[in-house]
Amino acid sequence: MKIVTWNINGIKARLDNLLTWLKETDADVICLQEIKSVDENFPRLEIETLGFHVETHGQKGFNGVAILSRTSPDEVLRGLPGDDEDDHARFMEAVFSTASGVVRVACIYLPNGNPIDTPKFPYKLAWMKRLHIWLEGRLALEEPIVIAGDYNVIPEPYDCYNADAWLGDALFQPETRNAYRMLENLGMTDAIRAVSDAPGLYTFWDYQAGAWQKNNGIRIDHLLLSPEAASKLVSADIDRQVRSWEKPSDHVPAAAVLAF
DNA sequence: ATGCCAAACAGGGTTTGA
Repeated sequence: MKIVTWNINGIKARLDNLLTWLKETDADVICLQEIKSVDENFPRLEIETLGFHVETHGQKGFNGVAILSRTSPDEVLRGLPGDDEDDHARFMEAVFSTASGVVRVACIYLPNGNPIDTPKFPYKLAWMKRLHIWLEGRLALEEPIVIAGDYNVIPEPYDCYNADAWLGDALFQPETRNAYRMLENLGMTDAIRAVSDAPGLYTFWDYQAGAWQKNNGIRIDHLLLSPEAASKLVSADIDRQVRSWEKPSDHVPAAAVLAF
């Protein structure tokens, strides 16, 4: 089973790219972020025609997540628990049955958190704490779990082209990196880092200042695997060539293959 | 250091993003 995360930066603007990519891919589950669409306007028919089941959790204008899958999920849940005041559409989870048991896939769009001297940064850290608490509860089920998404976290200095440029940024703050490490400390495995410790494994390049041409990227889209999922990890990779397409998202797909 | 780029909403300029 191949599970992919991809921040598409607008489903309406990216539909042609997504359909082209879906026609070529062997992915089984695709977690999308920043669909920037309400559920009613999501182009589900075009995607269903290609053989995918579609589940969305959108809102007007920004944020929004979706899970596309070859098979229908047994269960879908929307929204990250822990704050009834939080109306951002940033989290959904789906449970799939396979021949060798269930797998739970969470699709997350973790808050950016910039600038750090505004309420956006504490919102990010609080969201990460809520994710941590949610995960503790799910881990008790001892299921294979994959948390796939745009984490807006640069885990380590070699996950960016120039670490000095990210000092003071919410994506690279010590508190941010620590919260990510705390998820790993619960027993989660970063799928990309489980297969390679190479530098330059980026998933995002800014639209500005020729970042793509200079390979001035960062690795912020991740797949964290519970122990039961990590034991089934076969491979993981980043589909970076998509960034060179016409009218691309600023993020590219990252994937993990599990032996289900 | 940041809005140089991009998308949404709306129908111009603001908000958001990383």
